[in-house]
Amino acid sequence: MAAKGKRSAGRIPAEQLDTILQGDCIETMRTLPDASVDLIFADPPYNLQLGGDLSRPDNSRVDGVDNDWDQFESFKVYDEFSRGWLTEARRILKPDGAIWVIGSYHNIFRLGTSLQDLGFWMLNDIIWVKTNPMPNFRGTRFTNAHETLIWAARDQKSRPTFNYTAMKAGNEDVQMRSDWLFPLCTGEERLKGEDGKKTHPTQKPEALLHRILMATTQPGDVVLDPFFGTGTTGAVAKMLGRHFIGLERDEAYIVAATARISDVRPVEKRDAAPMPSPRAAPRVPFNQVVEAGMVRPGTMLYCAKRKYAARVKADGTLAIPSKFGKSVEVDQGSIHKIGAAVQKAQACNGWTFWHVETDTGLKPIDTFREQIRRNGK
Amino acid sequence: MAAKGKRSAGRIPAEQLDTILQGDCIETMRTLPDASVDLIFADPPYNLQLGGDLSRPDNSRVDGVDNDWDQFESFKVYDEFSRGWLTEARRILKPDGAIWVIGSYHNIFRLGTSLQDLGFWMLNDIIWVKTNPMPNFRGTRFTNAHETLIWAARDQKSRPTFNYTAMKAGNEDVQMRSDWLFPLCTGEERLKGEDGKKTHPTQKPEALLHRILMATTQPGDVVLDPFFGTGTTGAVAKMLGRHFIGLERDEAYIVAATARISDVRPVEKRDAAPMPSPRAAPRVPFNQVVEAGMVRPGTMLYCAKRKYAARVKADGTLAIPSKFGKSVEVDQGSIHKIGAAVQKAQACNGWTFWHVETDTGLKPIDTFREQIRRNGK
DNA sequence: GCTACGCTTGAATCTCTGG
DNA sequence: TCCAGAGATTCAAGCGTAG
Repeated sequence: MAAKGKRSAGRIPAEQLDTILQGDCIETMRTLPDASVDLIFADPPYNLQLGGDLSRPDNSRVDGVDNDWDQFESFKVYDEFSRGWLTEARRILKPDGAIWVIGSYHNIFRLGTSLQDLGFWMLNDIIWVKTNPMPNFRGTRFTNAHETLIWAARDQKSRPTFNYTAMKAGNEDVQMRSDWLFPLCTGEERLKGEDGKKTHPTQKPEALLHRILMATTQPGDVVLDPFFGTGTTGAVAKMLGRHFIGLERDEAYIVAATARISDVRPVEKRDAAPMPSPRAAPRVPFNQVVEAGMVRPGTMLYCAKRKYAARVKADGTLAIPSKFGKSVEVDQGSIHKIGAAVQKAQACNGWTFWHVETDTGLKPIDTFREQIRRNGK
Repeated sequence: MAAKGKRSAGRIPAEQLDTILQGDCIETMRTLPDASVDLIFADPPYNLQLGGDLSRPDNSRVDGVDNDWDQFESFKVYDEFSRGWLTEARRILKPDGAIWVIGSYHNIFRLGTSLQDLGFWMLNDIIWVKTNPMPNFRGTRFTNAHETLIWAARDQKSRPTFNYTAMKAGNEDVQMRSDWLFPLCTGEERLKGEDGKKTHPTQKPEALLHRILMATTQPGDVVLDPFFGTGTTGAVAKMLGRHFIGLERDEAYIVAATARISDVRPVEKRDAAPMPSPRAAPRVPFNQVVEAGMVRPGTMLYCAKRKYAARVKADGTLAIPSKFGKSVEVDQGSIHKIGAAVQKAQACNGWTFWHVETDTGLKPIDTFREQIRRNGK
């Protein structure tokens, strides 16, 4: 199960949880154990002119990064840097772990290619549509009004956390889409120094991290941010009852992030958990419903439109009455099999397909299962 | 000024203008002269990697893209293919020429990387936000509701055409942004065979090409589409008074495209159809209110008469406190579902039903939604 | 002629568990 | 590692038909 590598699957030492580790990103990641982190959120630098943000995987500093650099050569260096930290990121992730990466057209295509080349499995690309983007002052292009995020699993076999039910319920009962609308981080939320200047050039809005963490983590999960900056990931993680580890080189950012996070008041545990999914509920076979006496053997079941009917047997299977059954192959089986058979469909969820007759009309048999789950009966 | 290569800068022979050349994309491009084309629009294979069949919840089958032309052995093979046609594309482009490429997360990152590596200069990435995307039927991911386009100049020194003023004037006098809202190509516009099946699995909407050609070409420009398919590029180019050259391998597509384009009537003079305008009022879900920090998780909501109450959770759902919840079946869900549940009603508008406590009394949560719509915040 | 309702469809990397 | 079976899962539009 553990990732390949010298270190075996492990846990982040408790004293490192919810802290910021100072140092070079790749170097510090090397000190973390294999398969120890549930989620990574990364907002990597891409301005090559900053230079100081770049180091090669072998830790040699990249110097001479300036305007005269050949474009292709600078892409090559950027890719080496990306593959360096992404390789460590993948090692540190648990088998079912996942990563979020954010960028703009300057770097996101290179990041996406590196992710795929290293074996990450793309789940979605997400567009953060900005409600208040900076205009294009020179009038030579379209207003750059979005950034792109990539959500990718550690590998194709990973089964990453996705709180589908919670996302849908919080989104007017329709599926959450890949286009997300958020304003830029401005106003009170934007950290500023004593001089009134913004502390970090690319501080991300907490709303963005809120959605990411609610959608793809569980309370108590460990979230690593290798480019911690002023700690938006840590602040939101703390608020939502997730653990964080921040990696950051710049002391000034660490000071600002530490102060910021210490001010965060976590929400109560019960409010931090995503709405449970039906998939997570314990399995209840239909014969348990029959055994509990909730549906008596011999009862007739009907589909919602009363087009099809079946009879409940004492063992929890269904039988098709002969007048309905002439044309179908299967005439006895599970609620699912018989539901599929009468419709001549590939598959069928018998729990929602079949109903019992009541005084107030048809009632799906799923209500009995819910009752059993609720009462432990 | 001319591009490097054996052939010198030239013109497309008049007899090839506004025609479809049948054959392999790269081989056919090799026959075209250097520096002869103003714009390229390319919708290359996406290299989707589909598993088995996919069915909708109603058991109907999804007609996926399983064509041979979309199959590639590996990323390496796909990249070689991409670099092959992009190299020719760059040679054919005039010095101030530009290219548009469209793709999804399966291929767009690789295309973007290849573009950059070959010396194209990125101008914008553009998001086609779909108003009516196909849902995620298994509930495993975010609805894939967009595709990405890259607009890139031949090189950094190019001065590509951009009709900034026209774009702004057609967009209610604000700059055109990088997020574009269009529906899928369906209905009458979608080409279908005699059997009623779609002629091409990935026909693009004319509105998309309309905007691209109006924004980045002049009347009389030559537009090359190396993956012509059923000829959307040609149809829109003809309508808008631009020349096109289509490259296509499949005879059936050529037949369909030829018939389609011959039916197109060019617009009179410079009358451009009005641009589709942005969506009037975007949907604002309740979780966006929570993410924005306007309602903190744990906050109690009340109905106008304080008869019912519910607690806000971090995912934007509501939970019913146990003293209220004994008699109802649902105990967590959307603002609408829980509003209906407490009243034992069929449906409920949670936005107007639920209120927060303020110094001045109860305030409906709808006011937060209005605030987001007004300020984007 | 109009409305209501049902059926169809769209570039999709679309399950999980136990034997 | 593979297979079988349980069981979870959809949104917006266009079009045709019934009333």
